[in-house]
Amino acid sequence: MPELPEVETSRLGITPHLQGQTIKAITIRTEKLRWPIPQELQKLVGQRIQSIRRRAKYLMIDTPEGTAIIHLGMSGSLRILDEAIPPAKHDHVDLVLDSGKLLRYNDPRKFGAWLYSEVGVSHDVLTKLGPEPLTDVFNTKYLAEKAKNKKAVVKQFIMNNVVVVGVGNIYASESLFMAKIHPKTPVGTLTLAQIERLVSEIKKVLETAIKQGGTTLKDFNQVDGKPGYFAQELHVYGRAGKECLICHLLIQEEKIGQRNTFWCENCQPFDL
DNA sequence: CTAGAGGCCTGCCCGC
DNA sequence: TGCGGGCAGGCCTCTA
Repeated sequence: MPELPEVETSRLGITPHLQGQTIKAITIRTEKLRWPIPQELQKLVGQRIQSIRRRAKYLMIDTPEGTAIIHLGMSGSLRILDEAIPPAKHDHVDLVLDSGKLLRYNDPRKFGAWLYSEVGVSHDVLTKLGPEPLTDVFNTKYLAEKAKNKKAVVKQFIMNNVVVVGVGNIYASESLFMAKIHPKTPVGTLTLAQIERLVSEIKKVLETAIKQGGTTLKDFNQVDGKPGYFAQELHVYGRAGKECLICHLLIQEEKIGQRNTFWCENCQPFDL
């Protein structure tokens, strides 16, 4: 479900409710999500929340003692609720706050994660990640260097977390459409101008999606329960067989690396 | 090293 | 109406 814009939307939504609060209790109702939920998380009880950060699609809740690391997987979501509201199905973790509210984590498919790291120590899941797409470190020069002599197709390349983080299946197809690049192009054959466009469009697509509160396809909701509005702006994702919004040719769909990929054969010519 | 497939889970949608 | 199959926004791990 959630890609970077959805995670960032969640971060912006929960931050005002969490910052400065003391954690009164942590309720864990499920032993294992993607990995077992560590008992060490209980060390955060009594700690004051200093900041809520995002790295790739991970959220980090920082306290002086340590950090809770949260990943939403495919179906995870976070809400702020009154403490008295009883948990529903798939409500796996609660962070109970001094304010009488709690942060509640729901995840039907359990592909998400809650992890813990001591203060000053980075968790294994974070150490191998590539640059953030919305920073200056992710630029034409960097991507051109990474792409040099590589045979990987560009769709899979930009979804590789070592190359750049936060570009998931929806925004990969959308960015390639906006950059007018065919998803199957081997990255080593991209021109510098194409790479420049790709970098620029990835940033633009993600930034726009964040402003719209993310993409709600089925069940993603913002922290307050409202949907995201970026779905209305999708040009190719989920539009197989429909007319391209630019040239009216029918949108193509095919699996690339086991993930559905959408493009317009006319706007994104495959020229080698 | 890389690419490709499998696996983790549940819910939902489709076709019979 | 019920049931089986296929599919889903992520990403780690194993194999060749």
